[in-house]
Amino acid sequence: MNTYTYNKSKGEFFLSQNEYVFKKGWIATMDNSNKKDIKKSIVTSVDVARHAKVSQASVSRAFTPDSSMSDKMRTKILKAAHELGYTPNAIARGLISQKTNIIGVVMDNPANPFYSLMLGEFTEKLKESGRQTLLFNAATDAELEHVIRAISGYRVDGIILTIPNRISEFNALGIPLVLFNRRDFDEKISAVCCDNVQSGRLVADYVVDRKYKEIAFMGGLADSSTTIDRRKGFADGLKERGVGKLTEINGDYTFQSGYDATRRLYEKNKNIDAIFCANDLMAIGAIEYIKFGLKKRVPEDVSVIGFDDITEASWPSFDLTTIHQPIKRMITETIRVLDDQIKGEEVKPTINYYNGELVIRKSTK
Amino acid sequence: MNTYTYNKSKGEFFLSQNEYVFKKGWIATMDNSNKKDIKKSIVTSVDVARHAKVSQASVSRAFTPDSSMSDKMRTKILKAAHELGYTPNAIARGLISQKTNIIGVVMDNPANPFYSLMLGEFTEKLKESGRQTLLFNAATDAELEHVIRAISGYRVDGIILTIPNRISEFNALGIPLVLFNRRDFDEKISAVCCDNVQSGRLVADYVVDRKYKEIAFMGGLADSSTTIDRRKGFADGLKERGVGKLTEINGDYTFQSGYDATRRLYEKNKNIDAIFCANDLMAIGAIEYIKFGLKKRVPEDVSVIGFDDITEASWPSFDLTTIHQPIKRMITETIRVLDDQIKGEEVKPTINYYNGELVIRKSTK
DNA sequence: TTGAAAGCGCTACCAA
DNA sequence: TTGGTAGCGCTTTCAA
Repeated sequence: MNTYTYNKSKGEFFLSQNEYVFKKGWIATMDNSNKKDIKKSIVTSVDVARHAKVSQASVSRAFTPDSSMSDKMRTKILKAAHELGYTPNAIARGLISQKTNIIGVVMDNPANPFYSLMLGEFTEKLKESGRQTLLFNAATDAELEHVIRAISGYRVDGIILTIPNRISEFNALGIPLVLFNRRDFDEKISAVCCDNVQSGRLVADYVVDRKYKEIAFMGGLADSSTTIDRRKGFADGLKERGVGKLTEINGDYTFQSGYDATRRLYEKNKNIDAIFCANDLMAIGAIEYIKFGLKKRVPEDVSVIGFDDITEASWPSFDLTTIHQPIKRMITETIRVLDDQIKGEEVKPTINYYNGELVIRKSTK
Repeated sequence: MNTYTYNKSKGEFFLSQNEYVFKKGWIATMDNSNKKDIKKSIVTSVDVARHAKVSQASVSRAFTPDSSMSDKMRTKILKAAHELGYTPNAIARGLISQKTNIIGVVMDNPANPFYSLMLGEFTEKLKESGRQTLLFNAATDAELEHVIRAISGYRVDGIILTIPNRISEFNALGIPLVLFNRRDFDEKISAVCCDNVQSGRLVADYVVDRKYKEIAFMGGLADSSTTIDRRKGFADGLKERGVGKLTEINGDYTFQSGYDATRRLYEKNKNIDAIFCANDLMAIGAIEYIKFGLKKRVPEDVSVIGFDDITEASWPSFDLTTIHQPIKRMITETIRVLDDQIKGEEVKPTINYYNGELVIRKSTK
């Protein structure tokens, strides 16, 4: 069943797949599969093989779906594995098969509810195909440097990027890569995102229909594709409908920045009666400043529109009119695109746009 | 520098650490380190060794901190590695060194802001010591079954659990384990959590001082340690101060459950004028129902107190009086306790309690 | 200080 | 269908 090698210098015998060392006298007991001999706390496939009296290769096969082996054999092995509490070592498996079943997810702001929702959904969805999420946070450039090395070191099967910086460096890793809720300006990298231009236009039409007089746009980080595209759709849409004037201000996608930017916005123009914010968190910040800082009413005095449709948007205190992103479909698509790349052939980069949908609530009149 | 083996059956030479196969005629070109020979897209330490004309073992050493080698050698190797774009394979490293530098984090509700904040902080903190976060979501028992197998398969160096179920099964894995914001009722497993009993008493004292008449407690999942302990501290504290009557209701820690539970609470007792909720999300749900469902005022008609001090708690619309958990210190401590276990010797399980702190805002009068 | 070689626990190939 | 065996890319002795 197994072959043994005699090591002269140590006066010991080795199992051919060298796991246990048997002093000469022990050989007789080996075929009894004496459990006392097994002292290692971590059970390997060799342990299971010995216990079930089969080859190690068969143990491996028993844990490989779709591998052909007799039912009797598989049953025997799984029983032995269960008795010893064996779980295949995914690290060793990853090394030999060049496939770790780990997907790296890179985020810059885990506190943003939109991204934490996304992260949960990704983890859930990846689990369905037996894969795990390795999480990386990176806000600063120095952190990104580190993340790039780390994610490459772990030989992840694919990367999902939700950050706007250094995208090309991630791409240079040669690892399957999809941008989520972002797009590469050169369109050289696959991306799945909401059609921000179309969504911006949707808001423009709505705002013009409602006959607001003084309109404002609050962007997030000025050079992020989401802000650029949402602004573009909004401004273009307004212009086409004959509205030329647009007051602009920028935040950084956080609640606090939305709150503060609203103050600055009203210093610029105190007659603003409608604000379109590049995300919900800033929109909620805006509502809070309008109510508690300016002591004005929403929507009677000012209408506020957000983007994302996070859970908090539907809380009664805000009841935020916003653009809903079809996040579940976007995530399914992201994983599909990633899997196409993982499967192999050179896939040409595509950007998949999903239409945003205007959800009208009570923050607009 | 390197030794070669001649394989008779194939008529080929092998490098001693068999990476490249050289047909007989190629040997002459090898010492020129002709880059054209290197066709593999993934660079290994053997590639770097050949490029720098050193042994593979030295390459490994060059990437091992604190290993002794000449500066000249290390410089040469790192330069070669840089030229080839080499990153050590963390999977192979993990296999041989039995240390993956991966910490598994298991959560049940990634949408809860308290846990997403926690996750971000953990990932950040672990990064400082060169470790990664492998994320697992598990709400149902079937999912937990899967998580236990997966987390064990990846041979994570340690596990941080934030879920209340099946704790002992995780412990049976024999992997360093710390509970965060939970405790094992048998106290057989190390845990780091807020002193929920003390915090509950803090709220009890506050509530009695403020002379509320009809007091309520809203728990989360009834058998979770957090709900049990927070309730105990609160109820005991009230009793000691001579308040015997306490109306109780349960949610499940979500916003919606807090909203709904408040309706049921007022069906039970329509004179409630103070509610202590087992977490902020339910407290915010309660405030929303009180304002928009009951059309009462907070805090004039009803005072609401939460637990966690999530970001949303300080938003002006809620301005929630709540118990602040020292989350950063708790996370640092969790990793320290985990590292003690990882370092080796049998550590006896300890539960580290951190005092909660009452943050008084405007949701109480 | 450096190099040779063993082997971590698996998968996959080949032979039986 | 089953078993033997060669590595995956590293770390870690041991020798030089």
